[in-house]
Amino acid sequence: MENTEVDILKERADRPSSQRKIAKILAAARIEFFTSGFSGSSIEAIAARAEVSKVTIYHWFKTKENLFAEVVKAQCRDMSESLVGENSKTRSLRENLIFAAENMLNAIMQEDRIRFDRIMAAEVNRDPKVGAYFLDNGPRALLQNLIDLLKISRDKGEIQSDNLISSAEMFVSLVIGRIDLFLRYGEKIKLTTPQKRERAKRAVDAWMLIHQK
Amino acid sequence: MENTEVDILKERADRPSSQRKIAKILAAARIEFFTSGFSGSSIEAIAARAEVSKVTIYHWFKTKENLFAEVVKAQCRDMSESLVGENSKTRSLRENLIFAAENMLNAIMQEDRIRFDRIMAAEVNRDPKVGAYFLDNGPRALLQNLIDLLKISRDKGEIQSDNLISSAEMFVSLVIGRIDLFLRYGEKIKLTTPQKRERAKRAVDAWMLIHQK
DNA sequence: TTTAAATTGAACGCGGTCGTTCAATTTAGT
DNA sequence: ACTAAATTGAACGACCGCGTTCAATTTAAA
Repeated sequence: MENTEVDILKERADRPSSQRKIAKILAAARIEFFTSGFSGSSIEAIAARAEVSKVTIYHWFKTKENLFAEVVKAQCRDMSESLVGENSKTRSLRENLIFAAENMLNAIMQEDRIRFDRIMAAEVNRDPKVGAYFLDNGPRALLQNLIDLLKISRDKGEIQSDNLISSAEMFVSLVIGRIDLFLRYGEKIKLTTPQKRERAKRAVDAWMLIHQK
Repeated sequence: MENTEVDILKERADRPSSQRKIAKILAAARIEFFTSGFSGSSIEAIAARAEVSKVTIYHWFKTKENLFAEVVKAQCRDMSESLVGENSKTRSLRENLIFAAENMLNAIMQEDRIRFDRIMAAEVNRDPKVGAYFLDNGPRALLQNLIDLLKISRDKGEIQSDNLISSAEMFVSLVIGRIDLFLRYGEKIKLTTPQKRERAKRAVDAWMLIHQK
């Protein structure tokens, strides 16, 4: 997951038609890879879905592994929005936590995200770097955002915590619970917006009970 | 995951040599499947690892999918020990919860289990039944055991909970946290026995704080 | 010992996949 | 219009994998 080789290629692809095709390839590859996995997907199927010649794929992405890595990178980019929120200073901690909790619930219940979770872990055996890349840009980033948020409140004396890392992890755990597990294994869980809010509040209440002074 | 076709075949395999070979095939298949996934594994590689002819595999297991299903069934059987404990009545709730928490931590940190988690979800797309089968025999069974345990304490008035399902889920979430996620994506987390005990106690304390009367 | 089941290696058919080559065509920037 | 890059289809080579067939051998139950 290191290099920027393909990005360089993409820069050279001034032509809009090329950029359009590259985008279509990446979109098609995302669907194929996140449905059938790496070895279960074929370049020809991706080419067909992208309505593009197989040679074109090999032109822009040298190899299947490279294409896969680019898809992962793109997906990680899409997922890396802050779930905690920016304007956190104007709101109370409780409001901020509920906001973050609802965001997290929305994020993990997206079909795209579920399919991503299904496939990615399986590829760790083939290439551990994709696992580390995802962890850094996904869960670890979220945890850090939360820690930053909690630190402010602790310094203000609003909450009690001798271990912000553990506190942040507890929060995420209480919010998500086992939902992601069941989703990953095919359980059809659907929460309406009020249900998500209810769950978010329940998690925040529990967490604040643990961390009250 | 329904049938018992192969089990019937296994019963017919009176000969110890056959049983030994079937066991070796299953063991080899487990390693291959849980390392390279379904489509990434080849029957020939499994045969080689099991030191068995390819024809023998096709003799006992009609197809690759069938073999995979048998491996999953066997793994689920191995994982289905009660983590909560049987002699729960002689101990306090707190002791029981700590015991369960340590068991859970030990379980999810086994290499076998991690590899299983890496691969299984990816196969849900190919065959949703394996996902449902695992959920029923794994997480759902554990949750039910916990609920039974909690119900006793609630009826005795030791704890407060208006939703035992949610309470049990919270407990599991607090214990496991994000450990399984990081393990699945290749992070090398090692906890010594005291560290596990420390984490278990921390989770139980938090949970009991939420559920005190 | 008789006999039926189990096991083996080798080969086969069939289909699929990765990645390449090449000549021909289309595209778009200058 | 010129030109260089992009795209395409078709074919290819090399390999792999599933599942089958078959004749020959080993095993072990009765």
